[in-house]
Amino acid sequence: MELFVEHGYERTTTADIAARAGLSERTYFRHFPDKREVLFDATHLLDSLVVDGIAAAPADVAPLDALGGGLHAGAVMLDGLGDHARARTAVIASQAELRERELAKMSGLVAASAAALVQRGVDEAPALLAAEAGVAAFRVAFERWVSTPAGPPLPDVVDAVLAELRAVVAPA
Amino acid sequence: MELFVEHGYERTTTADIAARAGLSERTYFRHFPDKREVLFDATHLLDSLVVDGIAAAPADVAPLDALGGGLHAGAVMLDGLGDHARARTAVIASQAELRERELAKMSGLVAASAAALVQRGVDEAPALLAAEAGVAAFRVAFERWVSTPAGPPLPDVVDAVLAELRAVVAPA
DNA sequence: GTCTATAGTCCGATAGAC
DNA sequence: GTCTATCGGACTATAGAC
Repeated sequence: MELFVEHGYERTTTADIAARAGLSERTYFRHFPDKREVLFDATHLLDSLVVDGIAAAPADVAPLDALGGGLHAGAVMLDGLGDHARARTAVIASQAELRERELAKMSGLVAASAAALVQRGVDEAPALLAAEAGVAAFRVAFERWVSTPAGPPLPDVVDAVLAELRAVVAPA
Repeated sequence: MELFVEHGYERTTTADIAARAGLSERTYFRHFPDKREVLFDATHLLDSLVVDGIAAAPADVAPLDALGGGLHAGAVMLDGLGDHARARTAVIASQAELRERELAKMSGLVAASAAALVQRGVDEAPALLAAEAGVAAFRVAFERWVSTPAGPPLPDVVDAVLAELRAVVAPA
């Protein structure tokens, strides 16, 4: 992150990163499959929080509500990271290949969330749709939170955006 | 596509592709910014169909219904491509970097759809949420259609999945 | 750790179309 | 005369094979 913030992502080579860590470039690629992944290594933590939150919901809770609880838990964690999360987001936004990887990670969160809903007894089709819609709302909420540093905390934004989602998707 | 199907994507070099087209590798990169993009060059056609479909909806139609009309129009086109669309999807599914690019293109469709909804007078926040949810449903429908070659045509699947989305996101 | 292939950029040169 | 398409060569970084 120091190198990326100081010189920019694309002008930082994998050799630079390895040198800063006191390692050889080859060893860098032993820890990370490619250059981008160093920025996404911790995303599995978010996945775990969301999945655990889904599993912790009472049995009679609707799929999107169970997911909402998991996303809320993930939002609490990200909100705690504060400026670090915003700095990381700025680096990712600066480069198309990083934005692509970010989308792939969100897709992984969708899959993990859907699986956790299926685990609760939800059928696969509605589980996948609830996961897609819920994570999309989470992504929208995160963007809104990042762009308003003086605004409300992320968990509140997530809850609000989920409510907006329900309103706009509501059957006529 | 011939080279990708015959030898696989990663064992086909940009030099191979250029040679098959009777061009130099350098000229390949004049037409496409990177190796993957050759598989996604036509995606703007889908964007146009969806955007035009949104614009063509009557003024009193709800955001997600307007988007549904656009997605339906796009689905008619893709359904017509039939086996070619399925072959292309198989190539993309075979490689992580291609799946990432596909997600990026879908993200572009979300942005274009949201802009078309705003053009209709919808506020930005609900426009973005409707676009995210609707395109997610479209993606789910496409996957279902690809995996069931003997199943119903894509436009029908899209309509069905959009209805499923409404049911699972419906306010309690 | 070494060695190598591939992707992708930069520079410049050429030639036909309008 | 400008625009667009082509090609060639040298170069770097990423990434994989061994």
